[in-house]
Amino acid sequence: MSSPRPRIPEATVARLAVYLRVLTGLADGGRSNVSSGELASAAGVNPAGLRKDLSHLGPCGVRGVGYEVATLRDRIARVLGVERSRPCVLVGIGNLGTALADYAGFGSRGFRFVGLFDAAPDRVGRRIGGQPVRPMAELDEVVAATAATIGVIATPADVAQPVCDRLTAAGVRSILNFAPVALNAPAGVDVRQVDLSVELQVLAFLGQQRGAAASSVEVTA
Amino acid sequence: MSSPRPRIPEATVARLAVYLRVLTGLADGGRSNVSSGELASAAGVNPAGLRKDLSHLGPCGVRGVGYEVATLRDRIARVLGVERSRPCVLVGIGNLGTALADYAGFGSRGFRFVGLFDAAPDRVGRRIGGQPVRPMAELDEVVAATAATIGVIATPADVAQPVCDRLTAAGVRSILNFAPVALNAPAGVDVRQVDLSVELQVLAFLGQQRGAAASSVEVTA
DNA sequence: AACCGCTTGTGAACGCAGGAACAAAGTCGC
DNA sequence: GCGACTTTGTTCCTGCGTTCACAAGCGGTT
Repeated sequence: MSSPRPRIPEATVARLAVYLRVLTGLADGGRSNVSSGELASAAGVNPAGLRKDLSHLGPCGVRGVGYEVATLRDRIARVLGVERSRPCVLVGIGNLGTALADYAGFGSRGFRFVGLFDAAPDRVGRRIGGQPVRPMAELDEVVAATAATIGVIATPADVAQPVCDRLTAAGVRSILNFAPVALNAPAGVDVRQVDLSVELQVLAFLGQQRGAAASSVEVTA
Repeated sequence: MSSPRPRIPEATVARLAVYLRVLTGLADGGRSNVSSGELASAAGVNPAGLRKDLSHLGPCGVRGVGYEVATLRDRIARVLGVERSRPCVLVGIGNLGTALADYAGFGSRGFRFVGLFDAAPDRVGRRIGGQPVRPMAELDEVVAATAATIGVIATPADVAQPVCDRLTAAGVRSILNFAPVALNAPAGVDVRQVDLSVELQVLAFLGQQRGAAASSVEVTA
């Protein structure tokens, strides 16, 4: 293969996902060209940084003109590996799990849930977004049949680790964990952690710091 | 004031929130002491980094022994500004908003929702977690009455910006945004963005990269 | 009372991300 | 056809975050 694969930094990958979303919106709106400045503004980043991010994909713009929306969108989608829809399984169909299963943003961005699982018998059989909630016993079978490589955990914290073990045993290679615990996964399995309350706590800290700074100004004044 | 306030890095603040969660769990389990190694393992970080994070709070451990769980927990809570419960308002009571309003993790970590708002008339009046969904018209009144400084946006993307404007106009100073758009907020207002599908796309990229690496090994082998 | 082992706290080096400035390149106008 | 303008791609640099490694300090033991 001639693919250079120049090791794209993870921070850049996360931003590429944002650019992809903006570009998709622009394409749907009929736009065909866009400049780095406009794209950066819509994505909330610095124009120079955006160009540096895109430079990891090789030259994909035209100097003096900008970027072609559809071309850039497709290129980013291919780099991110979402040019084809990827099958995912979701474990834990509580409030959050239901919201995730119903979230249209996943489907429009290259992900589809091919299996919803829960351990509670009274949740099994309910239909969410046109799909039935299945018992955990069917997990291996579904993962094998659909070749799903991504698993999402939206269970309570105390069962997240066993669920992680079952997912990896079934063949899942990437896990997105919403439970507030650090997961232990075998080597070769990527785990990403999303803790909703951590973000709130960072906000609380920034807000308190701002308040303290204001009052210290009063004191020093 | 004698508080030095040595400018804690934001990355450290985010990890402090994780340490706080782990410490709360340890305290509930009856543990009184913990070492940096054990704490780091439970939080999924490097022990040296954890000690450096804690060093921003001043000396709070005992050499040769470790950290006292309850003391450290209280100190981190005070630094983060969550030693008292903070009032928050939530706008957008769809699937995700309902999940957030019901999420017990917020309440146990120093946040309480004092107002749930939605623009859709058929959602107004429903009760979620013991609270009624209110019409947007009551937003200013509730923010003023409760002195809420934190707002959470869980609306569709196309109304997130106007909702942000209304929140800031009502006096909210910190915003947690789940809608997939970059918000424009006035100076002095902190905005944090959580895009659930970005995390999935990073996973997809890592998975694809791993697959490509494996096949290139085949080729070179 | 002195020693030894364990753990914290800190200092230094490394690597990475972010921002600004500059050169290359293509287009539009004349 | 030529020049000027616009915008990309790149390079340098500064600052931050992370990691490793060591010195300092405390408890337990003899």
